Amino acid sequence: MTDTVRVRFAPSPTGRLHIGGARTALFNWAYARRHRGTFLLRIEDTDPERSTKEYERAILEGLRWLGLDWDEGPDVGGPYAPYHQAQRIERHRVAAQAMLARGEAYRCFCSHERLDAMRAEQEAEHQASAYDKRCRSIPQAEAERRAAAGESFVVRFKVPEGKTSLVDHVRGDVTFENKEVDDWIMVRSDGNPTYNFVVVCDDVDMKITHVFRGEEHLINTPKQVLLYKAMGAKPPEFGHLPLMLGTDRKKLSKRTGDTALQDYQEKGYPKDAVVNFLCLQGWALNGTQEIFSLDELVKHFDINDVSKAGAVFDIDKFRWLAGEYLRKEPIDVLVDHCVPFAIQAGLLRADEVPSKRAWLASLLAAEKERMHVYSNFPARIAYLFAKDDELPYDADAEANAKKHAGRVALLGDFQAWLAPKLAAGEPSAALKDGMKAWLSERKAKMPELLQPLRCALSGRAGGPDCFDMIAWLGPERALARIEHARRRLA
RNA sequence: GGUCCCAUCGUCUAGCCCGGCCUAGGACACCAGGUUUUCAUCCUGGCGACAGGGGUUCAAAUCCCCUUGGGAUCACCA
Repeated sequence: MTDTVRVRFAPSPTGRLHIGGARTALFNWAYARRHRGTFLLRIEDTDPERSTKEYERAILEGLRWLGLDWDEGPDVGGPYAPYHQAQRIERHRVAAQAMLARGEAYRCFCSHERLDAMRAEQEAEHQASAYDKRCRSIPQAEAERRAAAGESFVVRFKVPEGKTSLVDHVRGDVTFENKEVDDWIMVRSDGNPTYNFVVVCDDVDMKITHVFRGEEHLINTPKQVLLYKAMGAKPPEFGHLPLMLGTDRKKLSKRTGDTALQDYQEKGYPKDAVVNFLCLQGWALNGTQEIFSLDELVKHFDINDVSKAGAVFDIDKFRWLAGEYLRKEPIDVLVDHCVPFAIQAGLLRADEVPSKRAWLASLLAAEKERMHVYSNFPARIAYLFAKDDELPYDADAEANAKKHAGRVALLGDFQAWLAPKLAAGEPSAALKDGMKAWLSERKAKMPELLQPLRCALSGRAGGPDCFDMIAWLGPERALARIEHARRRLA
């Protein structure tokens, strides 16, 4: 056949999609698209205890959310179906039998007790724990007899002499001494094959040409390369991606932050920001352009340019990037993205959204400057929903207001000036101009009025333009808040 | 501890493969100014790194070696 690129992402549905897994998927996908190859998805559900359909569905949804699509997979099918590993188990059994028959593997009857004792001893002597190969010497006929008699056994891979090298596109080629590679278990005593075995069987069957995965798999790779050879198959090329690290510089874990893609989705990170950020962890477009699209990734992605060193998950940069993307969204789209969070916070009911859409758009147009993620929205606008006489005043807002000695009188005069204009429906821009003229007539500076006013309207030290807030509140509530402030700021 | 991997600003990185253009570039964060009614956005500036030591070379962040430091992994889990 041809040497068309075929890459895969093979998640295990035993939990939510890890953010590092999402990046692995992204890089595999980008590589396939860049080389006009095939990207496929395979579900590694061979652990029936922990695998669930719910996780599987969530993982697929997560990938779709990011904008990744696959040419072959569990839901779309393909020429190498099935794409659920558990459904391929017969093939694995056949392959294991063939290996046994060819003498590339052997039955091991050692008990857990013996293995545990051996491990303990090796550990005490500061050696790597590895099987001592005792059962290698059992003649095949005897092994078959004992197996037939019902004796429990596992199938181990017979690691040959020599050394094993692999082509790694991110690290440069890596070599291992075979004597350091354990005679690992291919098939468990219950007859089920193990990961290192099935992953190779399936990759061979699915004609995978390149395997890009996390660095934690690097040490497994010689086992797999040796297996390819024993099966008479050509090993794929590899690329072991740098780990994503927590602030403790260890493999990203829940201890130092959110690890699931879904966590960021639920927190309202724009998905394009997530993709962009994931790209930046271990790869760079050109070293100067930080913000770029999936298209640009595909256009420029090169596995050889992926960094070797682990990348600390930089949440500050992620937040910044999220804000950049959020601000670029068309306002209608932004409303759709933010409204669910306002509903969830109890600020709005879903049924009143259509009638308030223009109002919400106006809020967002002003507030987006202060937001990074969609979930910031409710906290930004909560003051609008407070009772006018119970609006909480932040300490710094109140302090700013109270810096001005004439605040109560000025607020009163302003209220009297404002009320008729509001009643007449004067637009915000005109009110603002009028206010400036009014203030200069009385030889008052803007902050003298606006700081107390801001506190009166929002209870906060910072925020949008005061006249925007008046418009959002409406004449009645705005004036009520000023009225209350004259008492509360006295 | 064995094996394997890694090492440029606090963080993400460009440069390294194909030594000179590097008085090491960009971004986030931080600090200082400017803009703003305030906050934010935005603009300007600042701080800030080639882990250490040996080589090779006219010349090393770039090549080689050692040391140190960090990480991954050592399951009948994937």
